[in-house]
Amino acid sequence: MARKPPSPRASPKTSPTRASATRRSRAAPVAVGLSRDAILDAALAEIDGKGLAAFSLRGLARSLGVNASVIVWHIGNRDAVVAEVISLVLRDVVPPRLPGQRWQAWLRSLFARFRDAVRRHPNTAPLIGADTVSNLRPDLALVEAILSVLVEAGVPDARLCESYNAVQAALVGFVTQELAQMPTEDLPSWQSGIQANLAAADAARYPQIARLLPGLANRAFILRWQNGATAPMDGSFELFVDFIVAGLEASLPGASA
Amino acid sequence: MARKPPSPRASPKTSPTRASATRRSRAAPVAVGLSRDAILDAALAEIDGKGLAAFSLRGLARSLGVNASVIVWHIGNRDAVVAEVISLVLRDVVPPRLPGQRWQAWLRSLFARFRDAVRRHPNTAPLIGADTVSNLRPDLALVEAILSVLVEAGVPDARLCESYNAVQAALVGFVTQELAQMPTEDLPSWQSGIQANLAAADAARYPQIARLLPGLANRAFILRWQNGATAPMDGSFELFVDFIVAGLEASLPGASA
DNA sequence: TAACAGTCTTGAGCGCTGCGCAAGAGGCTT
DNA sequence: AAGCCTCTTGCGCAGCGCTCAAGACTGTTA
Repeated sequence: MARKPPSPRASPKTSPTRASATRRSRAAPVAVGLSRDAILDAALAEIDGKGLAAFSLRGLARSLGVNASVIVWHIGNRDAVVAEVISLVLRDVVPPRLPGQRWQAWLRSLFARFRDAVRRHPNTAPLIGADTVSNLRPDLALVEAILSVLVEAGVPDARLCESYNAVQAALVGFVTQELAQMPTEDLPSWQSGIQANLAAADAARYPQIARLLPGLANRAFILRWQNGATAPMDGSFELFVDFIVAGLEASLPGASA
Repeated sequence: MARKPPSPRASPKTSPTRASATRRSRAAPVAVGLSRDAILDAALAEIDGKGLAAFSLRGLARSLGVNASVIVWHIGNRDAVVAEVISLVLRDVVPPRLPGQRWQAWLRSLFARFRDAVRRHPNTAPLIGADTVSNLRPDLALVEAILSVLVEAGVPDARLCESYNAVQAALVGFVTQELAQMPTEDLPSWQSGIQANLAAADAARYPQIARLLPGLANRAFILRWQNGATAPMDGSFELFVDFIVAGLEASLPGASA
């Protein structure tokens, strides 16, 4: 029954030759000197490179020149690896609160930073959006930041939970959609199929689609054949954030409506 | 090289005894008389019952008392099965346009119906939110309906694409989040871990969380240990839809702001 | 110095998966 | 009677996550 390694503490990480073990961390691994962080970095690299579906513990071990069991020993489950990877991706998404910055500006910067972070590793998007597993070690700092900015904006306590949820859903929702996974196989044929289907759309049944097709093709959510990794939807994102901010403002007690 | 069966056309579906083959559909299967629709219904039932991760072609075949290859023959890939299942889930989400109904009311009913549809099969939520695969046979009717209602609302053509994308992202985003998958194993220990972590949150670092905890616990997005299937977030959803509608209204040319 | 306990790594192996391929059973057309 | 088409079975491959027993090497203790 191998005991788990010290979770938060990192191991040597240096080269296979024995490293002067800092602290009383039980020092130099036998052969490879693998560290938790090195594994997670490699895992993220693998996911970035091969996609989530093709990511496997064995493949990761192969890329590290190591037996697969060592990953399990260091980190745990495949799910655990993935969870750690996404908490790596989302590190430092919470922007600092600049002095004199209005709450709207801070919210906008949060949205932007979150989107940027995920766009840097688009293949992790489905995890972030669709798995609560991402809450393995929940990021209370993010929650606190959103809450306090909402309080400052004037959202009454009675509606704080709902407002927070709306902001959070918006934060994650758009990016998840924008970076939704394309089919892994037959990609070119799938893409041309979409385009053909679109070009052949019945102008009588779908007049607006037909009329606006040039402006919508590969730019609108069901009418596209590339995801946000290669065809970003910057304008739509900005408008979406505008909607959320406007909605928040309109919901404040002082609002006219 | 088995040819694919006639894709859009359904097979007998009746009992194993030969069915009077309507049309010139090549009639009565040899042994089981399996039909495309029966397979998809069973697939949805399996996903509903066992979750997405535990869903397998072999398991589905087992539940149908059939060899796994027959599923591949009838429908195709595992991905194809899943794609068909979600188009089954999302059948009829587009509400009819009632006479005299304002565009805001129609939009709200679309949001509500979409959420209801997914809530009926919460395990499919991650697919709908995170995979463009759902666009296997894209639902142009939904697109057209949203577009036309936006046109009617007065959104100028130049901003139609962005507005549509914002609506679509909101439509799918919230529900995906609300119904995000919980970890498949260790669920009780994970749940109690969350609660413990929450109860032990540092009130100095996270004053708002500490102050509002009773109202947020298991109700707010990162602070919950059940998903929307068992702990629905009705109020938050309504507010979220309010935000989107308010944002749309504020973005119209005639708006004061 | 010798024995031990702890840390990290390897390898074999179990049961599962998606999927392709060859074979067949039975009805329909010719 | 021959042949084709539709549907189904079974087998087998390669890969997966994960467990378990064993080893190599370390630092600590006797």
